[in-house]
Amino acid sequence: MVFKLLVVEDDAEIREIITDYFTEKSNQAFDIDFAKTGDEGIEKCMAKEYDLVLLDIMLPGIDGFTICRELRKVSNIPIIFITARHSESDKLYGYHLGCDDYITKPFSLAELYAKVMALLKRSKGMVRNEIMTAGCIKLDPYRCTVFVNDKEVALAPLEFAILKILMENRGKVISRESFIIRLWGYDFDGNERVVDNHVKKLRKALGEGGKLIKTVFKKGYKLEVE
Amino acid sequence: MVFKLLVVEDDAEIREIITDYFTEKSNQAFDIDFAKTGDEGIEKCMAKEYDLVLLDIMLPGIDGFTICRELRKVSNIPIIFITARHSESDKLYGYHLGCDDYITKPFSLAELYAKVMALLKRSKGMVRNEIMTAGCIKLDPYRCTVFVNDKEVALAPLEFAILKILMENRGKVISRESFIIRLWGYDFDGNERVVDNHVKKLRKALGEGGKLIKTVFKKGYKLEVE
DNA sequence: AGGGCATATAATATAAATATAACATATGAA
DNA sequence: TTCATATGTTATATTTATATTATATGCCCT
Repeated sequence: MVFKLLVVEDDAEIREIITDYFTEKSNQAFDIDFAKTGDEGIEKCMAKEYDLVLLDIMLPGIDGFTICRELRKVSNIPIIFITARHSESDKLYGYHLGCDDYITKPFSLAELYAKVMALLKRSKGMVRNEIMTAGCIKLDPYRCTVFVNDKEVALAPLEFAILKILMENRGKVISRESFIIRLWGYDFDGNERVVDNHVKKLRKALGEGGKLIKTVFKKGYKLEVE
Repeated sequence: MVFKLLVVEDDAEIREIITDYFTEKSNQAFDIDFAKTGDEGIEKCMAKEYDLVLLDIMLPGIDGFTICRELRKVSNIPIIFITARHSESDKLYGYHLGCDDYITKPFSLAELYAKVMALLKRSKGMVRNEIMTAGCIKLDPYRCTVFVNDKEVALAPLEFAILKILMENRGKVISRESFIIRLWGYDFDGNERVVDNHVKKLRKALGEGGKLIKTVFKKGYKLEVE
């Protein structure tokens, strides 16, 4: 699922860091468009083809408040103000005009991202995106799916769990004992070979991606990342 | 329209100022209930009768983060954290657990009120009125009707409820336990197979659309939609 | 290079989860 | 009440995952 985002912001640097951060963090799940002036902003907003708008207030031409007010006459697209204005009255005015949230500069990209995801989830009934990536492998714990080179592969529950542990600890060696404790519990008294077997199946199922799982002699397994 | 609000907060003064402000500002449009400890909070949340929860983090007993996590397993009720913890990592953790917004003490009552109203508008709009779509399936929660390829299909009430949960959480895997808590309540002590049975009937009733309901082995069910 | 231990592999057996169907009970409308 | 529909239970079939074992291969150290 790709989300269409409109960033109405005259500061080129801010546009750039948002694009970079969102693109990387989401694994290209955002299609980001820009408007550099208020006039361009209102025009693009009215096209009504975006899933969410990030709106600066002080802009060349029409200001962000006005854009929000006009937009709310014809649409209830999610709107987050992102602005240097800290005063409470500005925030309240923003909410009064029907925005969904408000973040002040300088802001944390991680926080902005979290706000966007929370709002998208609420407005679209859509999923927050916490896809993990390692090389050609992608894992979505929310949907319990795995992709290698963007092609879905089916994994058994234990294989999925093993891969998830490896991806949560990219580069780190995980011992067989550690896998067993995490997945079978302390009281498991079976054969340690069981881990090998599942790793083998996991590698096979991952195809090319399986090569990223490295055996570390006498230590365990790790997920190699570049 | 009266909104039912739950305030989970151990500080009596804060509970009081919130109540006074919200009651006056909204002309008694809020029916406000309280929980003074984490344990009371989680119990009341699970009753599933509120429109929104304001959640303090540091509480006697179970903490707010835990309440949020548990709650999100069975509900997507709007949650706003309201806490003295300012750190970015706390905020991000809150969003990670699925909260909708976050406000730090000391906070402006007007701003909290604005956030609550914005969120209620968003969540009510979505759940109550909008037709949900997933592939060839359309569900109108307001009219309680379901269409597959624009042809209406008749569903039993439980089948409808199951489909609605799946569509509200498109893509997300929902466990049998989660279905049971949502639909039968946490004190249900019958057989888990009951979910399978209703899913089976639901799939059959949906015909072609039934194929979108995927079994995730050892995890539950999800609605597949790309 | 070769012995000894570690790991990979494959085949098989076991166990577990899920689908299904038939039945029993409850609920609600006519 | 009676009928129809919805729901819950249970037993069984089917599918799938998992564990065990035996054997082959590979790695590392002297």
